[in-house]
Parts: sequence; C-alpha cells; structure tokens
Amino acid sequence: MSRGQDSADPKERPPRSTRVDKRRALLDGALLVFAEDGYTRASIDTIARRAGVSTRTIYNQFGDKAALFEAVIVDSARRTADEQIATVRRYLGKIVDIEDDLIEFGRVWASPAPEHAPHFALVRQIHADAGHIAETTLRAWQEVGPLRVRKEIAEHLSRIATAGHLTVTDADLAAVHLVQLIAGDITTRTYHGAIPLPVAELHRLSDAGVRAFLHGHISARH
Amino acid sequence: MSRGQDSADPKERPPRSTRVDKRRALLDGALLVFAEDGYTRASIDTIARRAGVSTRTIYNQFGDKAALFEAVIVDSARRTADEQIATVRRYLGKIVDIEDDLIEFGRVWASPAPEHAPHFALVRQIHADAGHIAETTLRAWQEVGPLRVRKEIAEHLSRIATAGHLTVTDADLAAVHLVQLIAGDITTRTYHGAIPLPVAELHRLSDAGVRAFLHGHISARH
DNA sequence: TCCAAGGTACAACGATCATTGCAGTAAGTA
DNA sequence: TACTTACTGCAATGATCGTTGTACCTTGGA
Repeated sequence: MSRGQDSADPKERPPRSTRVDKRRALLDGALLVFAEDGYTRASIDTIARRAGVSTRTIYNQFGDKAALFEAVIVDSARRTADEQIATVRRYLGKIVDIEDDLIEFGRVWASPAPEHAPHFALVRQIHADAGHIAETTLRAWQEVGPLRVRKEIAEHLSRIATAGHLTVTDADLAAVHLVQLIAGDITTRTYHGAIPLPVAELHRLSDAGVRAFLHGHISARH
Repeated sequence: MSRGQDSADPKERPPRSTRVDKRRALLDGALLVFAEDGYTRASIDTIARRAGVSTRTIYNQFGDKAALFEAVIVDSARRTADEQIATVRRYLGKIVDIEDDLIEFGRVWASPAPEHAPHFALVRQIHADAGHIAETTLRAWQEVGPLRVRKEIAEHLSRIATAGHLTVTDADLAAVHLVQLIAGDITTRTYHGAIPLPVAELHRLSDAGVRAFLHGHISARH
C-alpha cells in the first residue's frame, strides 16, 4: 500500500528495470478484465494476456489474485478521483451565474469520458462483491476515491453558499444530492457503457438534474 | 416466463405434487445465494442445499444455471415491485400536506425492509454482471420491476401536480429524482445490509432528500 | 393394489482455474 | 566477464464446479 522507505538517490536514477512498467501494465490490463468480468470470472491467464505479461509476474509482483484486485481498486479509484477533482475545480472554482455554471458542470460530469468507463464498471463490481472484499480495502477505496471527491464538491458548495448563491445546511449531503441528480439515472442507464446514450438526451437529463437541485419540484414559484 | 395454458380445473385441485413447492423453495433459496455470492461464485450445490432440494431437481425444473438465474431475477423483481407499488399507493394515494406526506413516504421507502434486502443485493449483482446477462432477460427484469415501479410513482406525481402541489414537466424523470434523493445515498452506504445504519440517521437522510426534491438548494427563498 | 410423476442420492466426466516450481533468458551492474 | 534481477514459458497439482446418467424411493390418483 505504501512505500516503506524512499530509496531516492539525489541524482537521476536510470530506469533500473522494467519492474514499474510491468506493474503499470498489469494495473491497467487487470482493470479492464476485472471491470468486464468481475473478480471471480476474471482469470489470471486472461489478465496476464491482456497486460502482455506472464502469469508468473503477477504472482511475483502482487502475491495473489485478491491482492491484485485490491491494488487495482485503489489505483483506479485514485486516478479517476484525481480527474474528477480537477473537473470540480475547473467548473466550480469561480461562479458567475449559479444555474449556468452548474449546468455546464453537470454536462461535463455526466459525459461518458470513455477512458474512465472501465473504472465505473469496476465500481459496480465492488458494490456487488462488497461482501467478499476485505473491510480495509473497502475503506481504503472509499477514502482515496468517492469520499475525496465528495469532500471537494462539498467544500465548493459551502463556499458558493456563503457567497449567497445557495442554502446549504449539510454540505456533504448536498454534494451527494447534486451528483445523484446529475448522473444518478445515467449510470444506471448506460450499462457498462454498452448503451452509449446520445449526447442530447444526456444533456437533457443532466440539465434537469441541476434544475431540480436548485429549484426542486414544488409549485410555489412566482 | 409465461404459463403456456391454464390447466385450471373448475374444482379445487389438490396440491398434485410438490413440484410447485420445490420451485418456490428453489427461487427463494437461489435468491439468497445469488444475492450473497453473485452468479459465478454461487454454486449449484450451495443453492440446492439452501433450498432443501437435490441438485438434480434444479436441472429438471430449470434446465441450467443461467435459466435458474434468470428465473430468480424476474421472480424477485416482480415480488419486490409489487410491494413497492403497494407502498406508493398507500402513501401517495391521498395527499393532504405535500411535504408531510412525502416525508412519511420517504421514511417508509428508505427503511431497510429486511426481508427484501436480498433482492437489492441481487440488483447490485445484475448491475455488475449486465454484460453477461442476456438482453431479453435484462429487458424482462426492467419491465417487470424498476419500470413498473417508476411508472406508478410517475403517475402519482402527475396527479399530484395537476392538483396544484407540484410542478412536473417530465413525470418519469421526477420519479427518478425522488427515489434517488430519498434512498440513493442509503443504498450505497448500507452495503449488502451489513452496515444497518441507525433509524434516526436514515430518517435524516430521507427527510433531507424529500426537502431537496421539493425546494431545491437555491437561496431564493422568501 | 398398481402406475406414473417427480424427487433423492451418488458417482462420474470434462473443464476451468489459482497457484507453484523450474529451467532458461535478457539486461543492467560490479 | 561474472553476478544479480526480473521476466518468460511450461508443466503439474489440487481443487472446484456444471452437468449428466442411473438406480432407487415416495406419493397421489386410477
């Protein structure tokens, strides 16, 4: 999980071996296979073939299949969360018009981002397999991924609220509401990315989610 | 999927055999095992043992494992949807105060209902395994379960809207928003029912969801 | 009492799979 | 040049599993 000690020479250390490259290739290939097939169905041979690596290397690097799965979960969650946090900062950093800005944010957030589709399929696998995954792994995943993203969104919403644009009592909960309204229905309808869902429909759903987040559905308007 | 012809004698037909009982026991037992372990991990032997039935009976009744899985999906979806639709009718049939009534509905909707917990675990398995389930099965499941429930909620929301309590342009979408705000966060936090979540917290989340559904988060109040 | 339908126990087959050991190889380093 | 490190290919092992065939039992109805 964490590097024991930094053996960082002051001078540039030449790529001492392909060790790190193989590890990277394995994390990427295993993500694809685990995302498609799930933990049990995914075979070590398939993963090795997809990563361009021998099965023996998997065991040398990770120990066993469960450890590889856990490494993939944490790695993929961190990478995706990094991207999402960048998106949040880019679109919620400066608010001019709260509705326009949230709608633009929602459209980007709800966009497929095809290179991250495997990650979301993996998340579905985690949800389904939670009963067979170590507690520590689940916690590590939550902290490095979803919770980090939620915290980022919540902090932005709080700031926007103090600026007078929003009424937010529980920022974490508001963050959950926002992302669920924006993308909740989409993720259930774009099964494992197999059904792409046209962009226009995607924007319609996301826009409606943002408006619901802001105004609600009660008819006390005007 | 559908009974070919009704061989219904006019007089009470005595329980001709245990055939239907075994089928029922199998659907119930298989639901538990599939929900806990997922399709691939669940073994026929385990299912047979849990249902109090020989493995041979499974093959005689359903043909193979995949067919049993599909039968379980559709059966469980129908039963759960029936319950949910009854809840919708009971709590949204007559509206006195829109906020009070929705909050009461939300609390019931978000309640664990421990006897249906396996179904929701099964739904997570379906979401994860969608790529390995026949299109026809997925469609049948959607129609007999989630879509039926969504339609019921949407119709009630439309009626409530015409009565002047709500502003609803897309009733289906509004229905999705409502259930996601009420229970969206809960289902992700009560992993396979292992973490029960205290009732007070559950009500807090559900109430906040209902209020967000009605009023939104914008600070244009008063 | 006898029949037939449906259930059970049991053994077996073939396939898949995680995991390990071993022998060989390529490449960086002393 | 010799040593070390990490990767590869291959074979083997032990376990699990879906599926089938078979012989036997139970029970409700003719």
